[in-house]
Amino acid sequence: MPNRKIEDLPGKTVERLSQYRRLLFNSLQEGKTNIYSHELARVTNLTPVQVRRDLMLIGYSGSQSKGYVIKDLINLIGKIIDSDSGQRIAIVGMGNLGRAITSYFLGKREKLSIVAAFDNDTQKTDRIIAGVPCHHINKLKEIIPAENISIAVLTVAPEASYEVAKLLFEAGIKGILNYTSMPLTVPPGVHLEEYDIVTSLEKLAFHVKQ
Amino acid sequence: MPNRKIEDLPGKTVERLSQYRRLLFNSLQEGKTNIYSHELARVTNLTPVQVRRDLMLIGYSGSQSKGYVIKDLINLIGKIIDSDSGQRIAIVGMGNLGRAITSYFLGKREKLSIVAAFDNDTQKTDRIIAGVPCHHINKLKEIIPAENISIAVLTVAPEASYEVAKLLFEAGIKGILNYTSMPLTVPPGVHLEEYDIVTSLEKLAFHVKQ
DNA sequence: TTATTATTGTGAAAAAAATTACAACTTACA
DNA sequence: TGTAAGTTGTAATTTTTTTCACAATAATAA
Repeated sequence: MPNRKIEDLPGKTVERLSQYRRLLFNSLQEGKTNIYSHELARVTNLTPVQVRRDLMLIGYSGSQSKGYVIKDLINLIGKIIDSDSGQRIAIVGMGNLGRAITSYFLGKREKLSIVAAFDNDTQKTDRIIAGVPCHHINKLKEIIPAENISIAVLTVAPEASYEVAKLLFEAGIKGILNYTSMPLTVPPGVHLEEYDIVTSLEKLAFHVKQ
Repeated sequence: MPNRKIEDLPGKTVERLSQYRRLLFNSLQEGKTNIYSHELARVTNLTPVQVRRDLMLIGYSGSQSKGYVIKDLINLIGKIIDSDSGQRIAIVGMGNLGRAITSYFLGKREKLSIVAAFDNDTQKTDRIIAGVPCHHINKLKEIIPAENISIAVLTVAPEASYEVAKLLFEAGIKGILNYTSMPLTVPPGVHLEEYDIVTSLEKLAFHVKQ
């Protein structure tokens, strides 16, 4: 493949790049400047070949003696994953999970920021929760475009999920990370990532059982 | 493959089975008794063939006219995924995320139950949080075997993750679902599932950017 | 200088997963 | 009765992802 484009990097590779970068930050903080593929592989539970292949796909070259230059690699991964201007995120549903994600995430990434939250409980709206202004959900269609929010994290109750998703589409959202137990179908042009805790636990339980 | 064994079902199939069951419960509640592969496929964003293939792998047969019998299929998936005696789970780290998962999960599955939580903050220990008794983490090695807990959900701060994981191994844990941003390496015989919210968001952001 | 060792980069093979193609069956109804 | 429509089950193929195998290169030490 002489001319593989960045935009069709394998999805798995994108996930791993994010993981690499996280670990590279750690190594940098420990004072390291260079790292070998087998070191990255050990800590990620991957194989050195897979690490090298991923880096090959993004066109990064290391040196046979010193391995990869951590700083350069972090920058390159940033160029690929991050968008120049940064992307703005909303949390929709400020229950336990919504608050957990918000406080967990806050300040973790320069180019991704949670800038708004929404809920339908007036106890929670019109104030700052976990560092983020929480609005009533009936302002969603107005605030999403006004705040230039492109990504929503959906953490509402499952019963509300379709209805709220519809609002998000109408508001012009571009990506949804769905933590609801209801799978969504999204219109063309909207990206979707789903995750369900129960499924993860059941998968793990299945393997443990064997 | 004339004799594919249940224990080496593809990982992806196991995940989808869990998903199917969730949706089958919904359909059952709506009063349906039968379902076609294309109906299951639509709501899961999969193809009908993939649904049929998954069901073929677990040896379930439907009828050409009525599709699949929801109740039977739920039971069969249960036989495959669940363990007869049930499996017991501990939440380790009762911060925002730990509490969110606990309350989200509580009572969702008959054969999987969260029976204990651990934390190192004495404000939280020796009382019931989100319906589950929370113990001090220094009792972990004693309680895990005593309570016959085989699976742990790791939701501690990243700095503590290796140390706590070590405790869990020593306590004889069989599976870990790691929500910490630090990837773990587990001893042989222990199963590991990792999930990182930031990685999911970054992956989504990458696709949105394109 | 010449082995020896350790590393990267990558073509080729293998394995895993998804899709296509279609035979076989069931029902409805002309 | 026969035929059209709609469904399941699965072999075969294609696509995607991972792993293997090894050439090329650099550093080190004999």
